[in-house]
Amino acid sequence: MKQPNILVIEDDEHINHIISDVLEKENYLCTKAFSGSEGKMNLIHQTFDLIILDLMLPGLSGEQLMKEMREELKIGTPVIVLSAKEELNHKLNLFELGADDYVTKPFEVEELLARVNVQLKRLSNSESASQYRHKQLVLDTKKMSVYVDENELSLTKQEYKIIELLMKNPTQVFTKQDLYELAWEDTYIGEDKTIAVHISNIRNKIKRYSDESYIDTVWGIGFRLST
Amino acid sequence: MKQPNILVIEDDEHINHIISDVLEKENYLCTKAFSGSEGKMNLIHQTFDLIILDLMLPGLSGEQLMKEMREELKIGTPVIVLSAKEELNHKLNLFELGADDYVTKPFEVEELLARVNVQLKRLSNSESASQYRHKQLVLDTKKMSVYVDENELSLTKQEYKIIELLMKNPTQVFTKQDLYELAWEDTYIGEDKTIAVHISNIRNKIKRYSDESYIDTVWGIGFRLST
DNA sequence: GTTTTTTCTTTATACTTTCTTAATAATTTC
DNA sequence: GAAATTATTAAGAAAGTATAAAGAAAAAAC
Repeated sequence: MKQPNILVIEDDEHINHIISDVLEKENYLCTKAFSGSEGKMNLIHQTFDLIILDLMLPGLSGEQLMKEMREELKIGTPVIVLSAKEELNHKLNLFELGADDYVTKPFEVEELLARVNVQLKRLSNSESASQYRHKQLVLDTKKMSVYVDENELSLTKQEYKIIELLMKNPTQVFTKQDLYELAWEDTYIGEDKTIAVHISNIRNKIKRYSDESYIDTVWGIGFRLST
Repeated sequence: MKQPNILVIEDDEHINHIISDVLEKENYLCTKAFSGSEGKMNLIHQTFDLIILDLMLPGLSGEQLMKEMREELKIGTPVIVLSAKEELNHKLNLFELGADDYVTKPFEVEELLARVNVQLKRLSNSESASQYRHKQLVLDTKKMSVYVDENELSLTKQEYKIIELLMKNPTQVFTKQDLYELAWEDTYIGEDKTIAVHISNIRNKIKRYSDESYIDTVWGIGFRLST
């Protein structure tokens, strides 16, 4: 859901850039590390969704880093190992240390990308049970967050409750009274200015990330999610 | 863990037996299928932990079976695709259809076995971790301790329970009621000041060792681990 | 069993964010 | 074009949060 964060540990500057470029075109966020120790530092200070790890690294080797990552840092993040060595022993060893996939150089970037997608799909599968989607708009009830594509909107409680109602019931028109009573859990006493202000604020927050309109005004009646 | 159940779909009788033998030596249970349609039948009548699927099959092809399995039978079981075809297009296509790994013939059985283990480990791994890490923050459930890098925080019982909840469920927002009921194992009676004080104390203890913020306030709702 | 220490809860106060109100502008309907 | 409805903006009111410190409860030490 949220933009995945990938750490690319590869000392060959050219290859590192090629990989990062391809991944960034897919709208992934990349952090580049050019040595084992630099990669380790990144792992200590940040949390990633996936790690691409070359074996032949100056200083701290890929094997060593793999080992330290799993045993010392206790990081369970999926790792795709990259290596020029065809030797089976290395492969087996790395798999034992907890690598999730192994790609031998030279490789086609498309294949690497496909394997990256496989690893990331697993992540999103495990956390997407509570999501509602409408065009670019995503509601995650578990996280109590709303996204426009990858961008999280910082909504207030009432704003969230309104958009939750609309997204859980697309096509349905809500009168201001409906919205007030459902989102406020209170009785409506002819007070409708408040709703208008909230709707306006929500639209503004969405507008930051999308040109499309997501809340329609139904004249004389109320509001609903845009069709 | 119960004996994993693997379906091997491969028309070459010799290869099928080699694979099955290796897997059975590892104490895995194997079912052999020698055609796509036979494989499909097995999938309909039985549940497997992993599928090894050759592409070149008489009758129903591997690609077709892959597609039907995911789209029609709605089976999400991990699949390792086996193929003599080196062509990239096939690989990408298969990954798109939901393959989890791809091994090209000729392959060493040890590598296949390693990749099988990776897929199966995921199944058993899902719940058994005893350490969780988020940036510099480390939770060790066995030792009931929390560290910032190497520095152990001396947390009280309630403080520990709160941070444990947050770290085991990153991204999830906990209302004060959630936190109270889960960390105190008691019913919530509108008393929320207590939580605020604890959160404040935890933040203070973390602040001794790190400048970063680890607990976010979600206004009007509750708290969650910082992203 | 009492004292000491630690932890938890409550209270009080300062602070921040959000909600509502009200005034004004813009839009739609007739 | 006038009336009705909605949109937007800004400011004060209301509600929620942060933190320190004191009192209550629980745990540990003696």
